[in-house]
Amino acid sequence: MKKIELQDIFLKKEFGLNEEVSLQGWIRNHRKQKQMGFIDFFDGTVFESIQVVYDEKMTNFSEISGYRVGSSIEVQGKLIQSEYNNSLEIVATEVTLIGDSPENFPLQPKKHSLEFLREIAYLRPRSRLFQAVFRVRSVAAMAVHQYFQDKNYVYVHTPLLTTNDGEGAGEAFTVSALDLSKEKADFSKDFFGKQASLAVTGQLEGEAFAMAFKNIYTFGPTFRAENSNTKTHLAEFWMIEPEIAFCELPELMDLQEDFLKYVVKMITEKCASELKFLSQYNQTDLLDRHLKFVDTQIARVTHEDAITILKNAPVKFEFTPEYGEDLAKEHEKYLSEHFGSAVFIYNWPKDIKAFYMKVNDDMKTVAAVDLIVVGSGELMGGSQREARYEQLHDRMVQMGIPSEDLYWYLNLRKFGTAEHSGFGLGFERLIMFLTGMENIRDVIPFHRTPQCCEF
RNA sequence: UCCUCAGUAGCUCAGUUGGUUAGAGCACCUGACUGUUAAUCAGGGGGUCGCAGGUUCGAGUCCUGCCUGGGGAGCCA
Repeated sequence: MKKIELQDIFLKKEFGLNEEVSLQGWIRNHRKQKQMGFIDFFDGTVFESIQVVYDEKMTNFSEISGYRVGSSIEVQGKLIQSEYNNSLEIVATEVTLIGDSPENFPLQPKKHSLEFLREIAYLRPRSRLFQAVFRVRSVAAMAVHQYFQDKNYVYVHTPLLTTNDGEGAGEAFTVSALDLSKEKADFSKDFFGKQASLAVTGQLEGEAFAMAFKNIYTFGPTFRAENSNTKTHLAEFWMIEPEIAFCELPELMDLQEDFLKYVVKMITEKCASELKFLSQYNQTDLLDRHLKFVDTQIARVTHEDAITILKNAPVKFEFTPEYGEDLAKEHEKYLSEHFGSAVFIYNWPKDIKAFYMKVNDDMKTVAAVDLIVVGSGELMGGSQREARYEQLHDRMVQMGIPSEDLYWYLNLRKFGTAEHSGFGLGFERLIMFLTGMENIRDVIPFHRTPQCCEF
């Protein structure tokens, strides 16, 4: 008898009715009766589970009745269309226990809180909710690569260890090979001869490659040591950072929009079962929301116009919106709801943005753009980069960025400079948007946040 | 980092102005049941009330400190 997986039945449809099959997987639920029993069986290869029916004619009937939720089993039997509920099920000829799961197995067939599931993060992928979330995550990652590979972008692996100081993106984790339990930190004697850290961005190196391949993207882990305790921040997260040469801000926004819609569309096509379940769980029609998103043009508004809208809003904000200042969370929320689900805000005041962004002709704003999305906050942040050597150097000096250490980054403006633009997309925030999950800790397998580095 | 709420059985939760032996549902064990699907019905076992102090004749309940988690804010993607 050939060993098969549930995907052979539900996805590939390679196995037809009345065929003998053998499957290995886990018990999600088990309902016992005197003369027969029903096992909800899943093997993780598709979202769907299948019901296994066994009866007292089997020699080990009483043992099977004792198999508990969470146990791994092997099932042999015939695939049938049930006359009782009109769905596929397996009438077992043999069920054997592979790995028992004792009575205190934490994941029971009932509703658990997300907080509890986080504490058993090594078991939660077996739940239907996290089967859906992590399948979507996997397909979304593939869609990201597919989009850029179809456009012949070069996938660049930027370093995770860096001695770049002040990349303009938040606090970094120091990395050391010194035995700090014995000696005081003297980084001149450290592995790299100076203080090194985990990368907070791959953008600067990405720009070097964009100046060679024209279109590139990165997709990898990023680390920030900020003491942020929110639903949208992680200390370790995955980021996608495309960088495009000979590209200015409006064209960048076109790319961002096209890219995002491509990924969303792909999920609606490849993750129907998962979206259906997630819609039920999160009480939002995700499929409908996503299809509307794909069909609607994302609004574009300057920071100045956004402030005007906020000032005229019939709402009392805790923080008064001001020209030249950053937006508070309540402002972002209002704007994203005002414009539908998402909105590009561009031309930001230069004083609140990073050193590498191109200063506009008004000398007050930079060619930066943030995409604000309901629930996920700032989903993408991008900008046209400062391509002029003198202007970039002056900005670095003004903002206290060590230009000597970043000489190579400056030199990119010396040797065949070109206008270029890029953006960063927080992958977990994208997964939140796709799945409707409200806490970023629930869309990454094992989350790292302040005071939490479990598993 | 600040503000705020919470922590009671494996899980979800109740526990009155401080007062006898801390309860329920699910899970588990025993039994009943010919198609269940969060199966149902009867019975049973299961507790360091987050941790450490304190107040009191008496603390799950009140006070202090700490730990952990949630929500909000800030920082950011």
